[in-house]
Amino acid sequence: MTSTPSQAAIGIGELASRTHCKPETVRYYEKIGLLPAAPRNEGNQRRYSEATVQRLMFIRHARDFGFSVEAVRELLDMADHPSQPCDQVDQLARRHLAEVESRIQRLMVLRDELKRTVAQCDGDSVAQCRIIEVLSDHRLCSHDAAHGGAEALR
Amino acid sequence: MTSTPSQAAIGIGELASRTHCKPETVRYYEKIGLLPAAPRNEGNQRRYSEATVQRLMFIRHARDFGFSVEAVRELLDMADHPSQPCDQVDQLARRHLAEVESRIQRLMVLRDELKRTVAQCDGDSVAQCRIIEVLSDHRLCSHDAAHGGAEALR
DNA sequence: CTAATACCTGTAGTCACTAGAGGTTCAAGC
DNA sequence: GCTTGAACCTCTAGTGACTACAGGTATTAG
Repeated sequence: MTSTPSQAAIGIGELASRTHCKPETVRYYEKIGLLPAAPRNEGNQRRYSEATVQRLMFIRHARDFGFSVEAVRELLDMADHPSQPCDQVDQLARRHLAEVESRIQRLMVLRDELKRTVAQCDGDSVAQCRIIEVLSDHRLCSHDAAHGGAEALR
Repeated sequence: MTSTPSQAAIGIGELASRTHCKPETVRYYEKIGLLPAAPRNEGNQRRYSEATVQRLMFIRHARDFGFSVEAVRELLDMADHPSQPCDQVDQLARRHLAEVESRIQRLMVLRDELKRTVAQCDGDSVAQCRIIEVLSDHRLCSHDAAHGGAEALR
């Protein structure tokens, strides 16, 4: 009669595969405190319960939604306090939505400029290449403000 | 009669301000080889010519277009060989355009899902919060494939 | 001559992981 | 019981494109 915990415990590999991530990522989440330090078996290997599977699914799903790890941390904290009002959750989600929308906007400006530039190149030598020409001289852009592409990609 | 070079040389600060970046960035570009090692004055400070201002403007502009540093390196190399055909430039630009477009697509899927979720929350307690609920259970999403938000943001 | 500013080098931090080295434990087959 | 191979462990370093800081030197204006 070994003392079996009430629910079957799984290893890090199974946890990872069931949540579509890698063992390394699980250990990383533990290290940064998104997941609690897992209990170990006699051989020092992590054992997980169903509750952890659920928590990690929540994390992955929130990340899929594009929330930053810090935002996920807040969301988890909120989810851990179900009796509180959800204004904060709402605000966080709305702020994130606004950021996604602004990113889309900036990317669309960038796309249009890029499209326009590419379309103008008629495939001769680099000396006459419209793309190189536009890159060399910002005045040839339709908008003279920066497109802010590098930041739009973040 | 100090030996003045044919064109006035400027310091790193002025170069930076004229190209809308910071001295740190200029030194970084030199370190990774986008800019050649600058000649120094007697006090070991970098001095730049107009040619470098142009080169750095090209770099910044390409970065604004969202090209990666490695892509910029290739573009610079192509711009340095004006007599060659510009097919490669074209291909690079078209590939980048395609990537920008796919990023926009993925972000739009994400935005719709986020919008839908946020709209469904009627502001009660966390226990009934639709946002938390959706994050807890992927089946509540309209698409059951991952939205791939985190990757879309890269 | 002094004080403020600009510049120098080198290192470490950002974000969210990912990859690898070098070692230990587990599970299955013989 | 023994062996083998997979899975696990810790720790460190790498990614991209900078940014920030510490601790020192050079320049320049007054």
